[in-house]
Amino acid sequence: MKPSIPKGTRDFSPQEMVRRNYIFDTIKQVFQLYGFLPIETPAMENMETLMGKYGEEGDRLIFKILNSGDYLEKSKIQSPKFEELDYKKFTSEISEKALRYDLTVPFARYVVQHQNEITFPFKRYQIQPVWRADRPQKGRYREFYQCDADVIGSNSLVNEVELVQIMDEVFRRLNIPVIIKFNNRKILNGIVELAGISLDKINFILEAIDEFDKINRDIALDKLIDKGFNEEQINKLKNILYQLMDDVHPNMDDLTENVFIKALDKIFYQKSEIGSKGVIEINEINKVLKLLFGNRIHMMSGLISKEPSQSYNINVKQEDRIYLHNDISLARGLNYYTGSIFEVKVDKSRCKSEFTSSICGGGRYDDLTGIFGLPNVSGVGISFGADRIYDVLNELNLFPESVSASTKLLFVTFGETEQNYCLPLLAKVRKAGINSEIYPDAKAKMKKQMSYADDKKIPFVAIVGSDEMNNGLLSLKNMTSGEQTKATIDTIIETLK
RNA sequence: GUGGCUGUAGUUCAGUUUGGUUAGAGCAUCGGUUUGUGGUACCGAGUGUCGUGGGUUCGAGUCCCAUCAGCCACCCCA
Repeated sequence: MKPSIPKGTRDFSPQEMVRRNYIFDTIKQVFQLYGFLPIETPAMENMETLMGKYGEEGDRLIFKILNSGDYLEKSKIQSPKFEELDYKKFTSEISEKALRYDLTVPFARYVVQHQNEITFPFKRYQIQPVWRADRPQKGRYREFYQCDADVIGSNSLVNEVELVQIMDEVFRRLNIPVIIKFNNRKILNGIVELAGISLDKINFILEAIDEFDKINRDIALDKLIDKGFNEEQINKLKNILYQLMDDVHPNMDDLTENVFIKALDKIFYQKSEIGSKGVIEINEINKVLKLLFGNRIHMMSGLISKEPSQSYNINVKQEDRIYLHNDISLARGLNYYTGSIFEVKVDKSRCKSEFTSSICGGGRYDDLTGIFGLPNVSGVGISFGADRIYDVLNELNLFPESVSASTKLLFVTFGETEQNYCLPLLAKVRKAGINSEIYPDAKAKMKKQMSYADDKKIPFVAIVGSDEMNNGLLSLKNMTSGEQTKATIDTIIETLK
């Protein structure tokens, strides 16, 4: 049998794991810096916990786990003709568990289940794999890690601002230039409402908006006729959207006077309550961001990202800027989002990346716990895609050199006597906190031992033969420079510390 | 769920157009040059049901059909 692993899954070798841990550690440190504490939940959840939370598409992509035992025997479905079988019904008969699809829904379940032990607002982070039965492709895996931070039990928009800070901080530490986009579901709902379109058709509108940068916007919107929209609805949409695209420009001198936001406000004023509410929210977030970051903010706004314009203070160095985009076309995120929505993308204008998928996303969900029996608890969170971040860091060559070396010192010996002499010394080195090891096969040739050090990128080798044992001076070789000196074990410890 | 591309050694690929004896190369691995010195150099070695099944043919890695797997794009998403 030829060994292999399922499509869309990967093995991680030591070098990759060291690098992955660098990402996890960076994210974890920032989460903790902002007061989030870790939890973990099981890889599998009950089927009904997951089903119906991610939309129709999501349900299809959930990995189902087959019941153990003779499920045909246990199934209550009685001898239906094969053609008449409803696969959904049948699935629920033979499968009661599924692999988690994201970390947010299991978290909501956790919160409801442990509500009496939890102090609200509850800030948790969670770094675990999730599974999706999607067709794998570039940047898309069937098993991948999400790194989530959520605040539940607080309506304050300060949470949103803190999450923006976290996104900025994480990517700043990782040296990835990004644009943080945010929008509000209520604004989208408002636009749809004003056009007299029912909410469940919102996805068609968003698809059309998405096409604006590919094809003529008139054509994109006129195509909506085929989806069952009437001319009046389409004209209203055009009216609203074109106004937002053509008449406004961001004004960063005073974010609270953001012309784009004002235009939105005017559109919704006394016409759409939900839309107005969305504008108030996004404006409030902008205001607090302005308070925190001042003229470091480089704000873009509009339907599709326009030229950055002079909307930032030229005295602020590029690396200090935080690139934000009030992107009204942003609708990403799962079905359960009700307010703010976030998405982070690599800023291709500041690096040569080919990566177009989002590397972080999130939003506010007002009633996810309600489904599990705890209503009126609002939560907001973000999720970093560790695997995609890995791909970006790899592509841009941004992994620090030091993360690939872990062992600092290797003892090379010529036989059992030397090995026995070294073992206590090795223990001493380790006690000093220096990662070190000894080549286990005492009779191995020197070349073999040296190659081992070389392969593992171990920077120092202590060579011990009879000379060294006699006078207590070990030969310490610097593997990078090739230099070799004689030193006592204590001096070596001091050098490597 | 829809569409496109690709399956040959551990790995990356050549060979397929135009069927012809024993299927090649780089890298990696292992051994040696060198029994106290790695990363360089030189020498040597091993490895393949040519994805699988069937068909055409005197003859198939090569042509035809089916099937499986992988990659990429759409949809959607981290």
